[in-house]
Amino acid sequence: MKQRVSALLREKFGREVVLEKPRDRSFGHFATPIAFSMAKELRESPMKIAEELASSFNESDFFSSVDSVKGYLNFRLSENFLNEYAAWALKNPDQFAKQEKNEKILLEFVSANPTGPLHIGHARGAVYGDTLYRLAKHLGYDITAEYYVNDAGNQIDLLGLSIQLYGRESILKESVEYPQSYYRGDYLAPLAQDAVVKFGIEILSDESRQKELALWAKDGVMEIIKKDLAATNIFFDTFVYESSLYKDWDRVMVKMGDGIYKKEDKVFIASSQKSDDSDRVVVREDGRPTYLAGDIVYHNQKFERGYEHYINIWGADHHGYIARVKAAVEFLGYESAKLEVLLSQMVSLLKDGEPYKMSKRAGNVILMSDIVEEIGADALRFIFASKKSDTALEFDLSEFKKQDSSNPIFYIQYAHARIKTIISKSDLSEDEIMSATLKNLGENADMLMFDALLLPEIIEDAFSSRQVQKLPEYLKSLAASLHKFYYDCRIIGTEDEAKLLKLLMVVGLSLRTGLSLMGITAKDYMTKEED
RNA sequence: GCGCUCGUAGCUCAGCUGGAUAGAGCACUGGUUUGCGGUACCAGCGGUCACAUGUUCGAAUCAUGUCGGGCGCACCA
Repeated sequence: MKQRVSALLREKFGREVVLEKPRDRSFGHFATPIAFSMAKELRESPMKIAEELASSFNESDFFSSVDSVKGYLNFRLSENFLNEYAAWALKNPDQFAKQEKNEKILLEFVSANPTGPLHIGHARGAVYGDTLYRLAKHLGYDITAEYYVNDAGNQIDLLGLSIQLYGRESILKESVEYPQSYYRGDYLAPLAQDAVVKFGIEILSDESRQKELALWAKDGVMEIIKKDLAATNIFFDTFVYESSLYKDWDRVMVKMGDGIYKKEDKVFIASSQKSDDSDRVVVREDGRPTYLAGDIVYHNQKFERGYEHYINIWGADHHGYIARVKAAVEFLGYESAKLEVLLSQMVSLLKDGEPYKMSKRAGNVILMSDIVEEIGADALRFIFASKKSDTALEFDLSEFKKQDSSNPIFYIQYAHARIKTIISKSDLSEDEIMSATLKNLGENADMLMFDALLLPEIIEDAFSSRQVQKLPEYLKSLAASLHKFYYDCRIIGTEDEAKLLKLLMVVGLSLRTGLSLMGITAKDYMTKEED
């Protein structure tokens, strides 16, 4: 809709035209301050230019009016156009707001180490990534969701150690001295028990078998992680294992050319030649690769697979790492501009105004699964999708347990349920409703319909700006318009019943489509929960 | 110290590719249909958009600086 207006104006004026929402809805559907920018070159007052521009529009199928107000141009779309667009959307709900972008994108996110269940910080990145993924799919991108499994390196040994410690204490009843770093939490219990069944009791005490134990256990941990994700409606297309990549290391080193050098028996990447502060070690004296080495082979593999664009979602504490990986990508002979790194910031939780307590049981972190259990997957997704991902966030769980308009997810669901209910109450058949014409609706209904038809623009904007919070913002305001309209305007039993119901169907379609892009299923009726 | 980032209502946050009177929810105060789900709606209260300078017809938005918060600056992952 906006694209069409924009294209039409670009052709008419021969320049890009900024379109925005009018200050006051009664002004029209779209507005542009174009007269201000033309004022300077034409040496005329903006008001006069706007008036001349406004009068240069004839009556067209597209605009019913074009007015100038204080230098702004305000456009009103014709009823013909809106009616046809709405009718098309209702007939083709699966096509509504879709596009065919086709670009091949690789989206890597979560990629938490396979050493324990996901915590609340992972959840934010997970929701952000999955929402981008859903938006991209809807826009027709050929996008792949990928999880990189760090199953090599120290953290794997640490997992083995942690299972042994847990088993020695709880199964062998030894008194165990805990080192400074190890993993803890209830999830170790079944791993320790299964390990005993599979390997025998001696696996718990034999330090030389830590790695063997961990390499077996990591698959179990990955199952836990996948379960956490699935409970929030998040699924991946591909999993890439770090351990499977090192066979390519020699070849990748050669490919890096001058980007790599040896010094004091260590291998460095000359990342300071690019935008990094200093060169980094990639292979230690004893031959063990560093964390960066894994990412170099991984990114080489990504680029060899041939995508047009790469998006990584990382925790914000890794931001200093971006320059190194980009340097490596360039040494490998690829355009680092194709690699886009998005950051997901920390989350602090409150409950009833107090900091949320981390439980010993969980290993002194806040588990994603605990929060899902407490407020539900829908609310969790909604919260994380409604805030800019790259700024720190603090929120109170208790707000999302309420069953009223202060809980945005509830508010939107209720709007959708109201639409469903009223349509089922009407005596009119679906054919009668669908054959109504959406014209002469009056100001309020007209604006409601326009709002509902804005979804395609919102989706496109939310994805291309990577600002997914634009979608929940939109859904909240559409729900508010619906509730207000419902309150102000009686529908059943009036002359306009058919066309008003049709209008509500359009709103319902937008709400439902928008929610599904957030991984949330729209409800057809609400049930009151008792505390 | 260097780098990244944030600072908007009492609280949690939108708005930031410059545009008309800076928004929402919570909290607080008051109100609402002889009717479709009051799980809703409306109104009031509340702001030096951290501060300063600059660019511009126009700055919460861009630039520079200052102050304040967070994060990072490993041969850890």
